[in-house]
Amino acid sequence: MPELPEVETIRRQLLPLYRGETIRKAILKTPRLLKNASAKDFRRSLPGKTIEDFRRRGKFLIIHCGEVYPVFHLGMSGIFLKDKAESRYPQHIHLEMIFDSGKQLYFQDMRKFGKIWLYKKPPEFPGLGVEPLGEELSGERLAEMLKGKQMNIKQFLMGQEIIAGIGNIYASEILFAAKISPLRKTNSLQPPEIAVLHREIGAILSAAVERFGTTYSAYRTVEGVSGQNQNFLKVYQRAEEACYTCGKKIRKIVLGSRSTFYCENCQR
DNA sequence: TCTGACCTGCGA
DNA sequence: TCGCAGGTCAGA
Repeated sequence: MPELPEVETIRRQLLPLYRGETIRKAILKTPRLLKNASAKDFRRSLPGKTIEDFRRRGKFLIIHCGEVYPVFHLGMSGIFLKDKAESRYPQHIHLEMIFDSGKQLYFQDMRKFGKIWLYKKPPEFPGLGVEPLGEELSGERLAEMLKGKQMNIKQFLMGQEIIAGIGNIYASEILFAAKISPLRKTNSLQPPEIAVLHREIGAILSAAVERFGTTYSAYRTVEGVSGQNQNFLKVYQRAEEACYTCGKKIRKIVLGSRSTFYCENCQR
């Protein structure tokens, strides 16, 4: 599932539900998802801690609770659910958190590509690129970053060490909106194209956040419902269908071993 | 830079 | 039965 809009949706939903909640028990059912601590450490560190905040950095979700900071990467199929009854794959629930109030929180990940870390201070994510929403990524900054690279623009957008949070769906959608072919090299983009690209990165991601993300299979919000953004996609998963702008067929190619969708006529 | 590996479920 | 899927990482 989870690119920036899905992780941000989850963060926004968890915040009002769990801020101020004190953890009674944290049951880690699949210890190998935990990357930098022992299961024992995890089990012992969390009880008694009160959740203060949920933050996001790129595709990472960080829980602030006292001096402990569990960090989650949701991989391809990780989701959080507040109600076990909403789980379609209860056998793939890897973490259960039970709170003093009786509330519960479940981390489910069918494909087990998700990862969990446990930090004793706020994690810093060295090597992670700029946040695409907000002030950090200005048009000038984007132009500078593009100039210094020689790669396909789609792979540039998906590089987490360059811009943090864009994945395969939104890279295709952003490039369609900006009318730029995914095959273009970064250093071939002209200033007007860069300005449009900058605008569309913000517009596409923000709109997807407003629509609670894109659901194709596993992704659900914390409430267990699908996102809405799949109803607004222009090219992703629309191979051989007519482009909404020009009517020509949407093409599917493989780029960096990932499916890539675009309109040859509209995107140059 | 590219490929395969990590996993499981689903649809053709 | 096979290929594919929203992500990342190691190794060639």
